Amino acid sequence: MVLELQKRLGDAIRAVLNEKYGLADETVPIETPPGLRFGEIATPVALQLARKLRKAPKVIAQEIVAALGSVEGFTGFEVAGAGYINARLERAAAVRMVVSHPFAGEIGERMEHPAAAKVGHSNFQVSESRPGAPADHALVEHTSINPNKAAHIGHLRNAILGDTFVRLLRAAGQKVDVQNYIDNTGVQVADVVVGFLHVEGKTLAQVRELVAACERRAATEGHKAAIDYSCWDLYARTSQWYSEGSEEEQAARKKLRYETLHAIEHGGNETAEVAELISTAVLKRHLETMLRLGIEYDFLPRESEILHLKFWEAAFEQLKKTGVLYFEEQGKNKGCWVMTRPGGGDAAGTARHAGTAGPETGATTSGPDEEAKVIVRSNGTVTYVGKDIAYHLWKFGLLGRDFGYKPFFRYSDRECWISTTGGEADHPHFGGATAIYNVIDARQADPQANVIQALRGMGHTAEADHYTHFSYEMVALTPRCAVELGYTVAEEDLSRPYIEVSGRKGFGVKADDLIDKLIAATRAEVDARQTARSEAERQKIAEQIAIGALRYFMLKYTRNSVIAFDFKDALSFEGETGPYIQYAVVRIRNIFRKGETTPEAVLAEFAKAASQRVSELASQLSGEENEDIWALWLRAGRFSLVLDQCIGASEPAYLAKHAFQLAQEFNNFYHKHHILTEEDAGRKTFLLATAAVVLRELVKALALLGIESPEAM
RNA sequence: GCGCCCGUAGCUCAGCUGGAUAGAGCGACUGACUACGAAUCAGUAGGUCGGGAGUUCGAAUCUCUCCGGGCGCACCA
Repeated sequence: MVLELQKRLGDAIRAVLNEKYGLADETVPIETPPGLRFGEIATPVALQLARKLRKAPKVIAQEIVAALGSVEGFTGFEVAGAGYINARLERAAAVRMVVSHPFAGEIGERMEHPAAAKVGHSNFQVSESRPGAPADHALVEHTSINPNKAAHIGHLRNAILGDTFVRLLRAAGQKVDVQNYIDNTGVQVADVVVGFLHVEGKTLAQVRELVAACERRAATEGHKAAIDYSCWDLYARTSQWYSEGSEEEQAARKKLRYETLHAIEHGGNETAEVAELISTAVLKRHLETMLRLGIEYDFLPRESEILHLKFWEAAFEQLKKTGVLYFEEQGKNKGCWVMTRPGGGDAAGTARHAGTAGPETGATTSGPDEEAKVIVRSNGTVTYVGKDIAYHLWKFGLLGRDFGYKPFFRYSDRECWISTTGGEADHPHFGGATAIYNVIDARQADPQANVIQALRGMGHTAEADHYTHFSYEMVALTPRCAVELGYTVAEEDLSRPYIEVSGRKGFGVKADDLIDKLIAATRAEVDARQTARSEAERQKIAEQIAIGALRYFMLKYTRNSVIAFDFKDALSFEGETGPYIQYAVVRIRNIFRKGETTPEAVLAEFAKAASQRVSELASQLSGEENEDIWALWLRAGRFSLVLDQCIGASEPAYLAKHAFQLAQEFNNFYHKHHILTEEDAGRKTFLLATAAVVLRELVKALALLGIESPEAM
């Protein structure tokens, strides 16, 4: 509702500016005033035009208001302060808009509350041709945990951010493929393989037996017995092992490490088979962990297939042909195929390599570019960035090759596919997206920029423009938390604000451990409150609250703020938390339960009354004593605006904030107005309708955040 | 050395892309359960928005410069 009216006002003012001052395409900033006494929507447009028009802002504002006349949905405009134009909404009309504009269809289908799903399928459109609006087929890549150890809290932030963003895009009507990239042939997997084969001295058969045994034990004893947990420790031990012993021993171990890595990359040997066993088993565990949070994937592209299906070879040809890569003949990168870096590329450099000159004559004019990024080493092997370029060409459907596909993991209603060399003949199509979002932490900004640079250099500018590095800062531990967990913290680290999590050192909080801890805490609380409910019911509620707390915790921070993790904050269920919002939902449901009616019945009745008795509704929304109720409706009507901002800024935290504020204003309302004892029938319906709309909006917002709305708590 | 991010209340963070009186949560202190559940609400205290300069009618927000903190800058993956 608010978004629509903002656009309407903006259009009306633009028309005035065009007509009255001959200003075409002037941007009209629209904002929300600091308080309702300034109206509901405001614009400082007159202030910004003051210089251009050489007039006092106040005068301009008055002229605009006079020329505006009346605009549908608004009762009037006034000039305030230095030259603001404040607009006042026709409140009754706005309320009716909120009631009748409930959901984008897809969101409705995802609601678990039947009332919410049925309320309405209007032709509600969220993002209409906004400039820079995301394209129709998006590909979001997130999670991407090396399959050699258990997931930790840093991975949780990645997955929760990514999953939430997927929900937001889908709510806005986009087709989205969700990918989880698996680096199953990297050093991290190699290290665990070295651990099994050389530190522990196991054979392939023994590893196979161990993986099977872990699976059996995990089924009865829980995930602490699972393979990803044992790998967590083994990985840390192996990392330690490399730096132990005499110099000769260390050198031999390093050598072993790279031989193992190369054997895995090459494939078709026992070492590669061990790697395959481990990485597949650990990957399954990751998918299970993420499923606990409601996170699912469509496709799991693996590094092994990128290698075996020769993605790089195809990309290399294109990169050479377009002049993005050139062969360096002198300097420190002699014998390598290199690419000009995004930052360091001066105009001359770009022209030199991307232009007419072939690779042979490339590096002659001004000496070797020492800052260039090596893509193919002098020994002929390709670097990580090179493989990443190939993979991203595939994502945009520009590579001319495809993966093989086979089903890998079964969700309740569908299959998650994985890459393979052969694969099924009949499979869904992935890749060929028009916009991609890579959820990768901020430390990888440079490599990401390199890939974008390559795309741009190859002439794929549209693709480069729709390549978003969805960057976020890491989750670190507070020194106190690290000590609490029993890690030895160096003296100088104790005074630091946070300490980085490290899988290599086995230093961090495992995802499943945290989830377990949260469930245990919520379970204790639920057991104390819900004595009449069954064991299974209480467990379900506890899980919903625990996941709500965790997801909200990871989403309330904006992306580029480092989260200094602390159990005290993460295990909090009061104040700005997921459970706070869930509690507001439960309260509203209780009102309807006790009042023996339903939100949809109330809204239907209210909608009818509102269209018949407009003046009554108007009076219920006016006056000092009703300001808070009007504010609540106004907040409820902001959803599409917030969704728009979330997608535009790739920032799910805005929606988290919105949900919290709505719940907060509702709680205030709840204490002030006692609904069920209200004697005036019309007033009671109005109050119930207010609660119903807030319920609908809260459930919707929570669902987009991946948080369930419990029936009780 | 170069690049990116951060610095806002005791603590953890917002601040709608330059606007009106800088806001929340936690913690502290006061109050509110015989009414729809107190995982709640109302209130009080707490800020030279790291320092300085500049641009502007107007700066927490943009520019420059210091100070403090973090992270990247390999023919590793």
